[in-house]
Amino acid sequence: MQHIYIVLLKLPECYFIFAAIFQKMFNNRIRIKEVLNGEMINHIVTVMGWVRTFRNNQFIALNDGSTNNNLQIVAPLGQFGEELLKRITTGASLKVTGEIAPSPGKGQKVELKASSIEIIGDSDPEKFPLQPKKHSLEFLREIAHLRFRTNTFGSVFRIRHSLAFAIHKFFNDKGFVYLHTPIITASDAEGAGETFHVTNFDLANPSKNKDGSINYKNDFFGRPTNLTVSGQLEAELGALALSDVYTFGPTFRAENSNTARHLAEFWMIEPEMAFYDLEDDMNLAEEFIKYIINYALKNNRDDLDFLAARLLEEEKQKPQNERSEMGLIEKLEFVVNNNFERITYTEAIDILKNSNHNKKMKFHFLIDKWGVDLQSEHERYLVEKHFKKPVILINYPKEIKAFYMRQNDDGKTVAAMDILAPGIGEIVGGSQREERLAKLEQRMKEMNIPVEELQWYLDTRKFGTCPHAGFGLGFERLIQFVTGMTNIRDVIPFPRFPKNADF
RNA sequence: UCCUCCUUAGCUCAGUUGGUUAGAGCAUCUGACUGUUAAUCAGAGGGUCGUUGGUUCAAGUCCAACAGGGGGAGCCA
Repeated sequence: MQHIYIVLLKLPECYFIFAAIFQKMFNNRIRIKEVLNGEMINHIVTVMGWVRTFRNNQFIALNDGSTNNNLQIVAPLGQFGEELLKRITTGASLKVTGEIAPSPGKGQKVELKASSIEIIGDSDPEKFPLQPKKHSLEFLREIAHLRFRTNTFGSVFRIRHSLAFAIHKFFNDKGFVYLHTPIITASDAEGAGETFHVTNFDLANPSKNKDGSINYKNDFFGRPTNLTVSGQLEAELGALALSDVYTFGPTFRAENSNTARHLAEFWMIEPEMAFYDLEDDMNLAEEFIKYIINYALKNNRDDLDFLAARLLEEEKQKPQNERSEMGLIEKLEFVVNNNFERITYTEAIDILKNSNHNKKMKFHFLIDKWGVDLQSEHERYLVEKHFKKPVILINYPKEIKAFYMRQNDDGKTVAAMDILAPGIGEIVGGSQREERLAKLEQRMKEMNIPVEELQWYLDTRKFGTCPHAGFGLGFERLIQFVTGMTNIRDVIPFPRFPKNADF
């Protein structure tokens, strides 16, 4: 190694730097999580990470993102020079080698007695914005590039990763095919929301027709295009050949939604299954949610415990009646261990109409007749007050649902299902799809959906159509539910929302 | 987009009926101490009070517009 080092010294400067770093990294760096979990007493190890605090001029709390628990590095007094010690500041990155020993202190079982400390990257303490103290989530959102260095966001993003992995594992183990549906699409036929336009026109000088309108024939795709609002229609095409497919990718909505539950760019999971009816669809969705939550409980217990404690602390600030009845872990275990309540839209309306809440006019929107769409206050009442568990609502009036949902025999409702979760609201929206061509075309005409533009979609109903169903699940809302984070902007690394596309 | 509240030091906040030099805790810096656990103790530095305009002898404080943020609603996942 030394030999290589000398040879590379003779090369141009850039190569030298590259080689020097490379040499440093060829070692037995051990993740702090492993050091803290393993039986490593008396072992000489090398760790690398970022300084959280430096106490008493000899105790460094080092974190490398593998866990929220820091490794205590002991720099024995007199062993290291003043120059070096002054550079051990909050945020600096270090390489430390030394022996693992039982800790005489109370905060940790083991500690690392440093024999060498190397500053890899300095962190100016006057400018580094993170301090060893509580920061507001709003402040951290403004420094989203650095918030990964905090315990809360470390936990959130380790869990986000874990859930994403669990999703693929769940579907893979069931024989589903992961289908990549396009991000750029040519139609907003589903009507799921406002879209972002995609063009390579010079916006100051786009190609125009004689009448002054935009001439999309000269645009990149030769037609108007936008970012996808859903991969469902394409997923259906896959399902009617591969049987069971799922998509998992980014989705875009240009709605001016300013809430703690909406993003302009979010990730959605959309399974689509051939030879499934609504009942099968519900069963899969419920099994899926339970599986994912269970996976987190088993594999992210430390991070969940941390977030549970954080949530408890946060709720202490609230008045008694606004606090949740269950702690985070308790809530997750409850969801895993109990069946979701399944009721029809019609039953839900009856429950709401006869509720004391409705009679005492406590709802902003009173429930007076069948056919109205449920407001979030109604959904919350059903989930949080009436049933106190996740609720699956089925068979909605066809007027308030999308064109592709299968019409029920009553002529009034469609085979739709929404799963409502406590604290989040609608987390899953799904349905059995209309597989009967005539019924589908008739419904499209009633709802002014351009039939010609969707011939490719209708072809699946012309050639070997079959009952099928699917659902969509907002990934960030799932993460919110699992982590207890109240603002959706805090469960995606770099949130996109109106007037904000920083980083 | 609507309703509502907020914007004062790096962070979290206080600032009375408009009135002299705008405060605290934490962080930072300097020194002391040295088995600490958000270390402790002493001292110091740090502010165009979100922006613009207005009312007034006088504005952090009152009014208006704009910007940003929180909570709620709509749209939805």
